[in-house]
Amino acid sequence: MSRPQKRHRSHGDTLINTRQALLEAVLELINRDKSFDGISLREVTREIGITPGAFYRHFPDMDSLGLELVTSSFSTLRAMLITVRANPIPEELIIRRSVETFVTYVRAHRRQFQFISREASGGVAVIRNAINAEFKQLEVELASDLARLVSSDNWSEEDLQMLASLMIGSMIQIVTQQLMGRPRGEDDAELIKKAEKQLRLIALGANAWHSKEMNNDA
Amino acid sequence: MSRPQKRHRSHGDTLINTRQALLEAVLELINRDKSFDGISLREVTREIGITPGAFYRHFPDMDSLGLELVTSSFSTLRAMLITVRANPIPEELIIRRSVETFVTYVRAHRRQFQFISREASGGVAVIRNAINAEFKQLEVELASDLARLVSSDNWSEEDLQMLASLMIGSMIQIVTQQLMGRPRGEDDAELIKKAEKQLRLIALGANAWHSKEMNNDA
DNA sequence: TGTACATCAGTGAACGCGCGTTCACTGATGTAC
DNA sequence: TGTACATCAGTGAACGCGCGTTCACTGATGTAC
Repeated sequence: MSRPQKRHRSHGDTLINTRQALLEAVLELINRDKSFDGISLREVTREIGITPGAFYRHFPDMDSLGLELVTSSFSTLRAMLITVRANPIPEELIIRRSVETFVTYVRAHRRQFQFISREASGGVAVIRNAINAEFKQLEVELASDLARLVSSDNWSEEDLQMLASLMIGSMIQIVTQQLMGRPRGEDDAELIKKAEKQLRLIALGANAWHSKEMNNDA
Repeated sequence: MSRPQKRHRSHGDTLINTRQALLEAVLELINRDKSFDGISLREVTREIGITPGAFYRHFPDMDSLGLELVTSSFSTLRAMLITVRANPIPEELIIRRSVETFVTYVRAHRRQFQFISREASGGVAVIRNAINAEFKQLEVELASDLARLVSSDNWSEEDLQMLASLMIGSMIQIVTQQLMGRPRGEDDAELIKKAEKQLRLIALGANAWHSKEMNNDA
């Protein structure tokens, strides 16, 4: 029986980063079917083996930790989108390549995306709002990308936003489905196929849209 | 100072239905920015002024109460959809009428829908799964409705499901946005317009779909 | 190279509080006669 | 109409437990000389 090892560490210790461990502990607990609202500070510290009080050396409260998770999750996602936009793709393959990249990203950052999906409509207002602001921003960026792809003089700013919102919304929906319920008998490959089909159908709709001058008849 | 009134009530008392009050108390707490996961049994009983122990006269635990909320919320929604289908509408107005009915329903049952939106990806697996099974069922029903509207020999079963899923998914997305974040400067009227536009764009896409024989090339 | 000191992440004990669950009880109402 | 009894929703006290937060402390590391 060895004496229980004291874990005192000093500033400058980078081998084990407690702050990072706290963030990841929350993702782990989310992954084990908790909502952020239902995770206690003590659970988080227990998860990484420090005393509850030590939490306050890193964050003033749980909400701050949550907000940092939002920021870091979206910055990873943004990094991916920049990569996608960087190397131009033949038009025909845009949808397929985008969906593939997206799915690959989600797989690699599964727990971050689980957090985002769950808390986008979760019970903690400050986090929910932060997530939705990030999504809104993604839509704005996609809309300006789309302006270059469609015959843009037929599209109003508003309609481009609507289109971007529809595209991103559909993808969120599918990813959420992939991460959460895991409906019987529906595996990843089927979801990818479904995502591609939905985007292709939307693209067809977008092609027909401008020619009908439907922008202002509502 | 009157003596605090005892609240003992007997069987057969229907003037105040405690069971119903418990269900509504949870919706009220959800409306006040809690997730189901973060609502305590004591909070619920406190909300309607009974002692904690009395809860067990009505439900064995919180999860059972939650599952009943899922069932009752969706049965209200189903009732609405049956009404929509009952009186046939000129094809041109299908989308507008449907969106209007939908929005009216959501306004009238705001808190039920808030519960569904939040817990569809929430932290309580048994409730999350129940909700997603209900959504899946709605998609199946819509798909069979759509089969009658589209030139159906060009549509595979799978693609009809995909289309139904896209339509319902978009509407969920928009309603969730309406109920949750309430993004700056975006009011109900704008969301209705957006919902209509998205459905019309999807309808345009659906029209173009069959003619391109895209069903099986993925 | 050695020593004195500053820094600060983590400890461990303590606090008051709200939690879920149990249980013997009360008392209003419904029912049988 | 009156009485005895059954039913059962709600009471209130109790239990052990995990919670968030505080605080004086420890001890490993970094820095100045």
